[in-house]
Amino acid sequence: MTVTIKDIARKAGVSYATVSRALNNRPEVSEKTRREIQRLAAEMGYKPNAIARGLVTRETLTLGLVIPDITNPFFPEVARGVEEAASEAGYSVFLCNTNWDVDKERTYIELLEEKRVDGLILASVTEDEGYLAELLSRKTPVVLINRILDQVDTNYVAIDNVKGAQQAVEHLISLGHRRIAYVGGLEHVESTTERLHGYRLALAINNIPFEEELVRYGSFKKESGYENALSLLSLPEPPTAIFAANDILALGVIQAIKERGLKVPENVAVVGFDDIPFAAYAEVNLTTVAQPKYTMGEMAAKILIDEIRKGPSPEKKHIVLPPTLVIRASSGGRREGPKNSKH
Amino acid sequence: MTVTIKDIARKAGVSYATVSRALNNRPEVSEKTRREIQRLAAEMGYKPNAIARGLVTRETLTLGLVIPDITNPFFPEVARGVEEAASEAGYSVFLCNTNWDVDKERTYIELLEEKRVDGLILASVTEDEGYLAELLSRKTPVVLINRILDQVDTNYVAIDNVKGAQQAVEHLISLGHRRIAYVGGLEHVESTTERLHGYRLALAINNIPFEEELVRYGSFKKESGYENALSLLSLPEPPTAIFAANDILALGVIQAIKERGLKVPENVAVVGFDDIPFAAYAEVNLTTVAQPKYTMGEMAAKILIDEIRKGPSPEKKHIVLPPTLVIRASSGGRREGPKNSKH
DNA sequence: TTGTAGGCGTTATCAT
DNA sequence: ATGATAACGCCTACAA
Repeated sequence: MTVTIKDIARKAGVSYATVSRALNNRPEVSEKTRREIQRLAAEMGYKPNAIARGLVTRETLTLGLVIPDITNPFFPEVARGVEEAASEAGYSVFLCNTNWDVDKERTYIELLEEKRVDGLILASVTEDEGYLAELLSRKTPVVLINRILDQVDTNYVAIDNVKGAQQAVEHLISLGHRRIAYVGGLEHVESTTERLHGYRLALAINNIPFEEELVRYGSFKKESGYENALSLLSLPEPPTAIFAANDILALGVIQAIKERGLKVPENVAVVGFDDIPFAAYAEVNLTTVAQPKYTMGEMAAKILIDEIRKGPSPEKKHIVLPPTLVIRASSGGRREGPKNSKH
Repeated sequence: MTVTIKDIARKAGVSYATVSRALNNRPEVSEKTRREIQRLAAEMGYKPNAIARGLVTRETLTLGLVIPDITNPFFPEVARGVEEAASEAGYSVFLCNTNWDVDKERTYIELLEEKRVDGLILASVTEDEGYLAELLSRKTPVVLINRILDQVDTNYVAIDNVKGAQQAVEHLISLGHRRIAYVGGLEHVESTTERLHGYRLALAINNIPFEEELVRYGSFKKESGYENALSLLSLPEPPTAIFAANDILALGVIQAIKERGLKVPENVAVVGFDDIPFAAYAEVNLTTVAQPKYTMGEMAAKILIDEIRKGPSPEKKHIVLPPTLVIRASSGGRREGPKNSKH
């Protein structure tokens, strides 16, 4: 039913090797037969079978992208970067959403390997470095996003979380805050822990004592930011500023503050992380640490495809992108007002 | 290098047919050899090759999902619905983002067919119904999202755009507005045209004359909403309310209104469409027409997988989901205030 | 320039 | 219960 190169060969009166060559635009075919065959192929509605091709060429021109939460606007931007760079190079991408579930993450990775993707881009949330190390020892090239391993060398594209967080907190300190809380996400995920580092660093440098009770964990969902903020505001001595590990959390934090009848930033200043598109909206106006999301995805894909094409290299690529503090109204810093927010 | 069933067969001293049977848990294998083979497979780090399997079984357990804009929070929700339903049924999904580009859409569809996906879910933006009709006549099952064709019968999951838009506009009318503008997206895309229908219907029913100058088109991006709103506000007789074809546009509209020094909803009321998560935020508080996004994706996947498994059916599935008007502050209707917004 | 034939890793259909 | 062996659709030496 579906037409194959054999069908074309029969109709054209040539061997199917010739058809294969003609269709792949190989030089060793006469211009005349090439044209004839391509005409026939089009006419017969031939569509190459990438599965069959993949079996023999041992490449699928397919990448796997594993992310934890497509619902968080950070990841679609990254995914777009990956996809456009991939597509430009002739690759498709399997998009897998793990919902922050490490088991699902693992299942997906194994599945992608069974599907013989040519490479893998992971925004991993697993704590099991042993698993990742083992994975990296396999033959499928991998690029990690926002994840740096201690034990193993690997390709990664990341942001300088420590510096970003430090800048955010120092900004708050420079505005006079000394009682600053940190609302993290999942406790053991790098974006929580590294940003905590930066937070502590900023405090230390400015001789502000670190207080355990001002640090909270949860998920990376808005609800978690909301609840942790409520709890922080109920402290005998509540914080005057809150730094959230990402913008979604920050939005939850702001909601909690407002529901308590308090104002942002007059009563409580807020800073987030990521600079998702909605942070810039006049109604939100969130001071935040911007990540070059699209670029991160784009670079990850390019590095991956490069490794796929050139084969494994002893030196892995390490990209650490600089964060950018974007000051808007929510922190009370006035460098950028609503009128200047990009739209 | 990579271990195949032949390697296992050699080591186990059986034919590779037996290995295949054992690994697939076929009944015609003795319990003993099955166990032994599975042990060996695990020990040798065997990983089935889905490409090879796909070549012979003629199914890839893979779906293609084509959407125009992963950056619009509407689509990640849909994608999550598709992905979870697919994953539960053992399918993976290729996520393709067309950036509202019809050529890219077409290229992706062809590519997905070459990759032999078992089925296709399309949120298509092409005006070329002929192409879609031809596509639907091929053997790959297809489900359309928010797209209904005149000429051809096909599976689809959609929302009642006309009714949704009508409700939105009637809500504005009931609040006393009579000069209501419509900010559409791409002019020929169904979500623009159908919602325009609903808009006109509501006007007609209420004996409000339709005025061409109050209808604008552009893209589905925030910038487009922003610019069209600016232009509308510059009319000699500007509208007192604006209905936008989606929430992203509505956010742009709100920004324009505020930058003009006007207030929402006191000076200009705004209603959107989709109910993206950010619409519910206290700071935005957008009245909008909610679509069951996750459900739409989920149903599309289930319908598709059903057709894949049962083979083509003469009766296609038509699902039209009901829209829900969610009244928040931006329209000036007071049914739901910020305090009640979900978080 | 073109044809022949082997093989990619599986599953499936015969026998045995 | 197990073993040969032929597909699946394509690419690619090697031969002609």
